[in-house]
Amino acid sequence: MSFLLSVLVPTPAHSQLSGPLSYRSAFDLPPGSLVRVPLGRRETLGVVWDRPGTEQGLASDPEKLRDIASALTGLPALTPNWRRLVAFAAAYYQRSPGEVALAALPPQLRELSEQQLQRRLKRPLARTELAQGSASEAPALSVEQQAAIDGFGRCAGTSLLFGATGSGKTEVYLHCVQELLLRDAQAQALVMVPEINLTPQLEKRFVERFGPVFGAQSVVAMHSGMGHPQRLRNWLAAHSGVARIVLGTRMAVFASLPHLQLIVVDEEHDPSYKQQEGARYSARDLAVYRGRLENARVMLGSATPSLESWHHSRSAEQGGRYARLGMPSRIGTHAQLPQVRKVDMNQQPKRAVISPPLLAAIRQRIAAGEQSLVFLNRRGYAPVLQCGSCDWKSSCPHCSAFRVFHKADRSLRCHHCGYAEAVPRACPQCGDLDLATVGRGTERLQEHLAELLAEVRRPHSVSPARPEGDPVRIARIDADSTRLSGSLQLQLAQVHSGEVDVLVGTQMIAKGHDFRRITLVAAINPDGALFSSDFRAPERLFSLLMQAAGRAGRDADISGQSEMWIQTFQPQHPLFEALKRHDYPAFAAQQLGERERAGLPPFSFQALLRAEARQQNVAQGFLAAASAAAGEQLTQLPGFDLVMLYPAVPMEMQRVANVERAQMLIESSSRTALQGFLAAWHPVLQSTRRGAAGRGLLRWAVDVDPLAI
DNA sequence: AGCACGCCGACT
DNA sequence: GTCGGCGTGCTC
Repeated sequence: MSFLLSVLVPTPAHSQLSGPLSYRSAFDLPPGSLVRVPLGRRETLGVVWDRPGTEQGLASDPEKLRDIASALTGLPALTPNWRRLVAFAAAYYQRSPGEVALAALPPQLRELSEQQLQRRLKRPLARTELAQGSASEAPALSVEQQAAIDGFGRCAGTSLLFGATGSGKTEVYLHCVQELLLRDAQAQALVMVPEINLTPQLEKRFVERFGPVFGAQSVVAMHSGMGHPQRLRNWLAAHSGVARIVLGTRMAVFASLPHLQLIVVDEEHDPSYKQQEGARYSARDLAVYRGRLENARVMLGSATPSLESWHHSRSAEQGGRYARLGMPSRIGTHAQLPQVRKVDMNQQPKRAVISPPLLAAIRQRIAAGEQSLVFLNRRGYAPVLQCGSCDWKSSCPHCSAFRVFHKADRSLRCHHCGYAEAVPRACPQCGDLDLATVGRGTERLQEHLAELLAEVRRPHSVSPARPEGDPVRIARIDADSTRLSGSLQLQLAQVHSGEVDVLVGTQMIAKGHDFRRITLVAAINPDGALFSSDFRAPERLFSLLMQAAGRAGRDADISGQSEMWIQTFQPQHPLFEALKRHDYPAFAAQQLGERERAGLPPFSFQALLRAEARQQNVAQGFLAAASAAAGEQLTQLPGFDLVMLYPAVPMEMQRVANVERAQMLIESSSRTALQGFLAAWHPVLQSTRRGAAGRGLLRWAVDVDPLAI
């Protein structure tokens, strides 16, 4: 007697075998079981999927049926809800369920044989004893925090916690998690953050609070920066129910949590929640979906929610689906949001990088022993190197971008493909020695500030040899200065200890880190986003500036005098006006009005079809052929008339690493119509690929709900 | 996607 | 004469 199993294996949607494959097994296994199966010449991990019904297209040829190699019997099966989540994500984002399912499992599970796994499972869990010390005392809640928690307790489904920076959102998360865990001895919570960098400090807080109560294993992290053995250990802890709280980045939305009852998505507006390769899912959107599936509560938190979530949290009478919980005030009796000061750069000396009033303000802060954060969204020394006598520029030979001049190691580096060369002594084209930098990045800003502040002395010298004070210390935090692991934590520690007077950095430092002693934050050149072709650029800029402003004066004692400086040539711009008032609702209302008039998300739904080829015309040719094929073959599809296909265009970054890229926008007023179209289009795309354009390199992918167009 | 097979250039 | 490039095809 043998059983027939339908098994998901890691096959991409491109290939012909995008569905489950059929295998024979000597014993029956329930759906959700993990098995190892032969696939071609190799053996791979698979997930038992549906009960194979006769109606389902099994192996076309019964002769081809093969036996499963083994079953990972030590593991409980993945839950039906987990499988539903995977199935939904695969369908919604146009990937194969096998690819999504296997990518959602820890990599080491794919490599381990059954025996190895058995050994792993027998190994006692590391340190199951309670964490040291007693549970850290939960601070008293503010009135607003208490109201938010009460509000969350009252309503079902998804809530949007709209809380100003410094209003204590994390404490609300901790409280809701604690309440759940105490109420239900099995319940599990999932807490997501946008960046790996933010997990350690959050993990610390959760472990301090819950470790002593529920055990050191009760809180586990899940993100791609972890080693594989650790990742497997944490996954198993969550899967077995030992871990009560999973903290992680977007990948954690797929964690196996059999008793999931609460999902928190912190900084829900953050673009990092959208995966940008493979299955391009939005972990925030999947969290909301998973909440519905599992009948779990979902809390989305942000000081500047995504316009989508904000729109969903409008009043129920207006059709809103999320409850909106507001926490407008900062914690602490005297805590205030920083005052926003705009510098009209039209009135400043030409070519001034740091305007005189800003420089004076920074000097004052140094004199007062306070810290400043200067923020420029461009790393390196200068974005372009240029020849003074011919037209040579530091273009990347492989990409449609300039290589950035990095002074620290005297290199020209392409930030897109990584191609790096030593800075040439003379112009490679004409031999002239007059090579000049154009524009500025954080490296140069740091150098520039050092010159401007050269004669300034910091007060309270620790060195008796210098009674007049020490020179100002200017640190820089960006992707270059933190390349080595641990160096970010080290640099942050230096800022916290007060060794640093001025901190220069990219948006990396605007996110999440608590800087107690920073009282001045300055955006050097934020204007770019005001004129971007990307309709989401203003939303991102507003959120970034609000977040950056939130870095200032988090210490209640000094928050009264903290300031956010904006250098701009557009001082009257409504975005800055709203920022000055810390008025996200006004900004959101204005943006949503524009979006509605223009028929943009969240008032319409979008997808992109992207193509990559050696030549631009091949990439565009594929898209055009795909579009034409849709027009020929799919006109009878219900809702087809609601779907708009735009012409194929080169991508903004047209060439990366010698690959030409093009894309095509698909838009619809109906999500259902768009989904229906994409699903029906998929086989058409496959046959288009195999047809005329099908020679040479040609890759294509669909991006549903793209963040940038 | 892997991983094979299969047919054309620069090296021991 | 081999090593190795990636084009094409298959995987229950």
